[in-house]
Amino acid sequence: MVKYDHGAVEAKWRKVWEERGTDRLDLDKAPKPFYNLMMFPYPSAEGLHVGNVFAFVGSDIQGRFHRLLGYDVFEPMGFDAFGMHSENFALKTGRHPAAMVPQNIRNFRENQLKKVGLMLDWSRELDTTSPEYYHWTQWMFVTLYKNGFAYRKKAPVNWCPGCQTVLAAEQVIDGECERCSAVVVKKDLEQWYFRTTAFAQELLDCLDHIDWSERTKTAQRNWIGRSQGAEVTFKIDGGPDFKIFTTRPDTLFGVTYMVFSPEHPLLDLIAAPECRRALAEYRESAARLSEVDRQAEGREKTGVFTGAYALNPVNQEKIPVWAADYVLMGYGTGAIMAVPGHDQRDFDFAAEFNLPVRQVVAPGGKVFDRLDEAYSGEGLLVNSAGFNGLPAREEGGAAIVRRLAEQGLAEPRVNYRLRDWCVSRQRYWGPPIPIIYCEKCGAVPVPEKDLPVLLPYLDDYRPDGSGFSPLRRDESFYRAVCPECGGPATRETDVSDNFLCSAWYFYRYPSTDFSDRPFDPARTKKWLPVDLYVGGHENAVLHLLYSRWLCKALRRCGCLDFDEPYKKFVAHGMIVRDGAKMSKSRGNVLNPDEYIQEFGADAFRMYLMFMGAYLEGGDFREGGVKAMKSFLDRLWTAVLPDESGAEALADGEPEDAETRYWLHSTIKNVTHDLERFSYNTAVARLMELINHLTRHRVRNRVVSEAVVRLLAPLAPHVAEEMWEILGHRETVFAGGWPVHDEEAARRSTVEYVIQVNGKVRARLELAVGLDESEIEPRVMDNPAVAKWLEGKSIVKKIYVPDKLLNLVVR
RNA sequence: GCCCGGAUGGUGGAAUUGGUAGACACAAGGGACUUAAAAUCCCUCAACCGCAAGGUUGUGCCGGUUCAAGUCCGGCUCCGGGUACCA
Repeated sequence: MVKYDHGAVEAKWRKVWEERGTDRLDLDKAPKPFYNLMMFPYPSAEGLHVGNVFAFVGSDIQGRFHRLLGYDVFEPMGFDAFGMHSENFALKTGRHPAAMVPQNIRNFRENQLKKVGLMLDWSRELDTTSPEYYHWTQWMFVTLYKNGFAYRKKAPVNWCPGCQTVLAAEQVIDGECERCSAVVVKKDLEQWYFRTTAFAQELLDCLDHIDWSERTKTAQRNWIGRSQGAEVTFKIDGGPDFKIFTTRPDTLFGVTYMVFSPEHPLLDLIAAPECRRALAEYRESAARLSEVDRQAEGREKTGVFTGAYALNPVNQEKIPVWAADYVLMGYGTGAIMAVPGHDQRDFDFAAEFNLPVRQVVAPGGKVFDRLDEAYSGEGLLVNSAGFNGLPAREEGGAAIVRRLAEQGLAEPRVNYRLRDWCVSRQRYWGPPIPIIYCEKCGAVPVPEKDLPVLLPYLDDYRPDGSGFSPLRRDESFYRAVCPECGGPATRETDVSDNFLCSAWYFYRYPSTDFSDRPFDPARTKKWLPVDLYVGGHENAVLHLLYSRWLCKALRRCGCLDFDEPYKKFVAHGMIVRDGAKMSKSRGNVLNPDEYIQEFGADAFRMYLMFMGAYLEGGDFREGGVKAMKSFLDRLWTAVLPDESGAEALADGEPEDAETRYWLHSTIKNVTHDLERFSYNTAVARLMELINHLTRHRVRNRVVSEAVVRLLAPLAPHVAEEMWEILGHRETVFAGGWPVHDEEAARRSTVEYVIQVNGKVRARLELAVGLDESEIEPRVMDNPAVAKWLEGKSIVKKIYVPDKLLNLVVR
């Protein structure tokens, strides 16, 4: 039976909250600030996805819970509306992003987000595409540039020949364009970069002191990819010196050839005349190869001999130098020493070209007759002259490096996989990079007083394959005056990567009322760093790493006085439907609006949280939301005075111990569950309590008021309604979080498990706090136990107070 | 290949430090109410043997530690995610 009309109740409270300003906060008063941040969405035309709702509700529960705990919770929302997602969708549907985005935002805000019942402070909404916002995105760029954190260089970028445009790395899926599936190739273009590598070590070190899940930290550590080794100087026989990076200096005596990346500039200098032609052909074909082909799984190694020889610094051995595309120009020095005996890639290459393999690490001193694959394990050095017998990786490597270092030929070295952040995008829908090029003065940042550089409205904003942004076609935008000398100049026409917009948005929320600065120092001091950040694991690397980096850079620029932007980050899980990932192609994407309409936001929120563990994700099943509405109806009946007035609520603490136990243990458990994001069990606890109340027809005001407040973070609308019916004028969120009585939360009796040889043979209901001597006689008397002891002798007794007694017999 | 997760009834999922496996639900079956249906309420519900009492097995597989293992250790299998000639 439907007990309350969710449509009417939810509409009523949406209106009341809005009118009373329940969720608006005076940021300067707020004595106990708690900044509760959720990852802002990009406002797609399809509308809010159920995954977004799942993420937001889990975060909102924390916000509401903390508010009940007495914190002044700031919970803002905004829209990440620049970038490829919006632009691609606009291109596909033939609409202009400048017209589409505001519509989508309105739809998100008015028709969807406001109906979910999130306690968002809409007075501080932000939109990254508004000039008031991207003014400061551009200011970030200028500030970084002035402090040496931004630079420009020519480098290969991902080029999609199908769409005739440059793609972001994240748009390249397995080497193909995510839009047209054309094979992406490399193209050299002038790009702007941020020096993310400047803080590689710091980004790594700070992970040790922030409250993030190990999983997310590990993803970041892997991305940064620190490897420790040595830089060793080799010499071309009759030619120049060159450097290589290795993590295995202990295997230097096992080097049987060298490999240069095909792009390595030194190749021109060292190649023997008779090899030049073949080398040139190889380099050309390597350059033509797409990323997919070059990285294809199980691809045979290719390469060509340069005709040059190098001298191994440890023994002056003369070894051939090859060029091969399995060595990358972008990592280390672009050249390697090849140790086929102990590196599988080198082994494969050596096998292909009949190069010698030499063992220099022997496990337990054992020298192999022949190697079928590279040996990469531990062992003692062999075939290594004066270093034989040393444990390879530790002492061996260190000793060899020390010897070479004395001659200035090696030094310990750390390398990172992390690259500088390429922020240029040859696209339209983004904040123009605020730089002016003057023939006389070079690259000049746009003066702060001239910011923002407005994105002009272009009717035709399609990329044209020229390698330049469509903005280049707008002469009035492109032509500029040099801010330094007043001479003729041109504007940078690339826009910045969308990840820059989202790297700093949380600094803006508390300061949206300041138009003369990106963030106000006093507000920032009070509200940042963010207390709790909830978001998807798919952002574990890019967004979180970029924003961590920006925080460190801004600190060096004197704009911030802290090192990490988020005190705590929690990654929620992913929802699937009937065990399968939701996708448009499967046709199993579900629309949150329909469920909210039919069963209410409260029931929908509760079911999403009940489905599975919030941090793991869950499986959405048809019928679940409906069942949750039935539960809310049962709860309504159980805690409110009935309409006839026949069964009033008793006042005071409930008298029977059983009800007191259920009340206090539920408060205790729900509190603990919310603290650890275990929402599914929190809902289950509430169900147990309601089951008890219903079965025993308990009607008590103290219990009801506790239940309503425990429910409030999960189902805020109906909780407000019930709170009002219970006679309160103020919002339930001013009602305070219920506190449990530890004594009452414990039962007076407990079920003891009696085991014989580890098998459960009896269960006894006994008073808590008994010691072994008190329970033992009762156990021995028990026929179910006695039968297993017959003819045996007890050799050991294990007693766990209030839990179990295990008798070991023989 | 490497790194990180995960595997528990018909299903989604519970299980603080090793101490009652399957909480809470969904589905299913049975019953009550009803002319009937819906709604609601009550009961059953891991498998096997047994009339029952009770017993045996059981948390992906194999082995180990322990009085006691879903939980700890070693070796696998499968699934999901990330990443990749990173030297």
